[in-house]
Amino acid sequence: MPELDAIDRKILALLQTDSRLTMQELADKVGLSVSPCHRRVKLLEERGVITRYIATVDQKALGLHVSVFISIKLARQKEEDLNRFARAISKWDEVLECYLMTGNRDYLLRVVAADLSSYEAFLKNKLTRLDGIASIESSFALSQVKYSIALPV
Amino acid sequence: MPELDAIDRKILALLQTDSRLTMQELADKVGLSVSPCHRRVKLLEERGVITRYIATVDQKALGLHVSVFISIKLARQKEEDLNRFARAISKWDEVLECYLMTGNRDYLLRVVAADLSSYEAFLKNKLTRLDGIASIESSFALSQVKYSIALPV
DNA sequence: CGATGAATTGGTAAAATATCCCAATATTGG
DNA sequence: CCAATATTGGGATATTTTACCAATTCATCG
Repeated sequence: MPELDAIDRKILALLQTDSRLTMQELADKVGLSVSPCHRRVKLLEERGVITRYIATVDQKALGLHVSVFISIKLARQKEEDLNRFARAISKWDEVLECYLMTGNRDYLLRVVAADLSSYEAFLKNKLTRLDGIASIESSFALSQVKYSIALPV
Repeated sequence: MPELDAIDRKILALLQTDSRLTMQELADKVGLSVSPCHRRVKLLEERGVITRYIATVDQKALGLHVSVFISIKLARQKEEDLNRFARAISKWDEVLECYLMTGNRDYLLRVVAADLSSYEAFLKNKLTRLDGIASIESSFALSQVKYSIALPV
């Protein structure tokens, strides 16, 4: 796996901000002509450094006014229990992020919902119906101060 | 602000997954021809429903092996204190997410770093140097079970 | 230093795609 | 049922991506 040089990193920084740049614009910004710039981007895709291209959507515009962080402890932490939990979580579109954590909780989830009652529905119909959950604790976000997808390069 | 109909929502769901679909492919999938599909996408952009187009990058490929959630309490919670904190946080690339929270902490941050020592450097050189912070508590993520940018439509 | 080979670059042309215009169709309100 | 409005579909044009090949740069070794 060849290292990423300064130009690769600049390409990544730019595409993480705006993937609709044309190859010409991107090439100008990184100081290359179109051909080598294009080849670098393709290589970054093939190597799995660039994983996908997506559109981002405004949460408010979709009417998703509630963001919740949920701390979860499982009754047991055997691999089988963890896998079962991970599989269930992954199916649900409301769960945007889920992390296996150190410390006194097992999982931390970020969930979005239209309002409190639909969040309640998510809890009642989905999360609390899972087996093997010892405790659930919800923390509500009042506002999103920062949300970025761009990893530091 | 006109409502989003079923086709709009399908377009959003698809573009949140893959923004490199051609208009022809997108049109086929939503059951329209290219022209109206294209016009709908442009309208979604103009209305601010689609906010941007970006490339996503593999965290491991960049060598960012550490993900941390940080709970922060401020000494005071006046608007001015909150704004000052928000401005500082927003400048730092390591901070991918920051939420103002209900409950016993004021902020929840998600931070990425290459390793523990660079996380330590972030704490020492940046976060702990901010005025007005009453407490900082780090929780480490062992693994990312799910990470999605696609909001449910 | 200079020569050799490998890797990277840049220009050009062809193919694919986005974008715009206008006529045709469908939808809404009276 | 009709008129007015909004939405759709097709085709022409402009833009962009992509592939190819020669030229340049870079690193290595004698």
